[in-house]
Amino acid sequence: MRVSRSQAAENRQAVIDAASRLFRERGFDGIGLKDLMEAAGLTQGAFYKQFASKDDLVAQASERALEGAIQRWLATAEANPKDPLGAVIALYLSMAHREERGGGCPVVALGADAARQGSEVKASFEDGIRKYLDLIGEWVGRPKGEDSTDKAMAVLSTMVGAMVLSRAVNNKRLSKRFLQAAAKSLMGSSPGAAQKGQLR
Amino acid sequence: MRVSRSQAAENRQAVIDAASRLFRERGFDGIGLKDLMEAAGLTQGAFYKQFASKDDLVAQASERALEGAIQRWLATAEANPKDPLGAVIALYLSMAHREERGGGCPVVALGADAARQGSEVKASFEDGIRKYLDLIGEWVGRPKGEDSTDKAMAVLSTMVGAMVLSRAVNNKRLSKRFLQAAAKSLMGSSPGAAQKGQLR
DNA sequence: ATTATCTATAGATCTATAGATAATGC
DNA sequence: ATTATCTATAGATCTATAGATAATGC
Repeated sequence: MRVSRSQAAENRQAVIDAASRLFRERGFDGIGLKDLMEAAGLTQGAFYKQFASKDDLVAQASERALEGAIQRWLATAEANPKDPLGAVIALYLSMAHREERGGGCPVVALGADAARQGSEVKASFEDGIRKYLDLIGEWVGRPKGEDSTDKAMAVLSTMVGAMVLSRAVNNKRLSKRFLQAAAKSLMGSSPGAAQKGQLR
Repeated sequence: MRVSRSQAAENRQAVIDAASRLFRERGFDGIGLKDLMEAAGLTQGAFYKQFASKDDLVAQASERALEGAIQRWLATAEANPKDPLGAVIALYLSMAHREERGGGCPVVALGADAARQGSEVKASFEDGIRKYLDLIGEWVGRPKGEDSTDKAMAVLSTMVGAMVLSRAVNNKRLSKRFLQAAAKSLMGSSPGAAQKGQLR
């Protein structure tokens, strides 16, 4: 029943990937190791040869989820060199993102859960959040008389909050309006944007 | 062992109050009925005469938590009639709020959890969120050329997101800076504010 | 010989229910 | 007579560990 080292490494990655998705869908406490391991094609018994504890997996899956999100931001930016921030904001504040909890922003899906965890998990989030800020900070350019990190923090806050709110309500129109209102308020933030006037 | 009707009603309220705090501290899945009932001074067996299920309590405790938050906003506004929005924002975007998860904003502590729940829980959140919006909408007055509900949505998004981010990181300075950056970006929003120039 | 995975299980905890008890409310 | 609460428990699930197995890697 033993597998090769590289197969074991692949299995390990599969567990982290499954966890990064399932934690976002159900919360850290919303899914057990048995279901997580089965989602990765293994049985529960194999878990502790790969991870020290569930908390260990929580930290690693958080890190993975943040990395994935940042990669998606980078890909979106590269595809839209004239207005990277506008493109990322449009992707982020979309109903598609609202519906896709398992593959969406980990700060929205797990930020409150992370606040209840130990410093290891928060370190994963802090790293990812700093990278978010660095990217936005680049994209907002040099706002006049403003610190670009402060500006980036305000922009990210609006994005995260709008998605949390959008997901917490039943009414689809209200959900959508939160995303649109946030997008509108962020319109001035990307210098590359062809100023489109009011969205309406 | 039976108690009077009014005592039973009080007990019921005590359970909802304890749950509204403990759910915010630990998440809906982070605390069991035994601990919840003990926090209210009862034993687990009494639970199902008062509530249909844990989900039922989750919905009612969410409603209670939102009501409490809105009451606090109203009290803050009354104490600061010249700039109610500025006062609420200052209270909300404070490190004290960051540290006080159990008594803080339920949207921050449980919004992501609510997104994973059924429509009853989301209805509690939607009601509370609409009340938040009504209050902010009044306080922002009539922003020029802008819809006041859209404006309120953007303001609330920034507040909620900043607190989620502030709580998800280890570094206190970073936490604080998120709150300050969000407050700064919202400075123009309250018409009653004595324009204080840059905070710096 | 080592070890990644499997099956099986320990011990704790979770939600929910059953039956006993004793005070309320008619 | 009704019923709010209590103790006790059923049955499921949770994290973590133990021991067997069979393929790897020296």
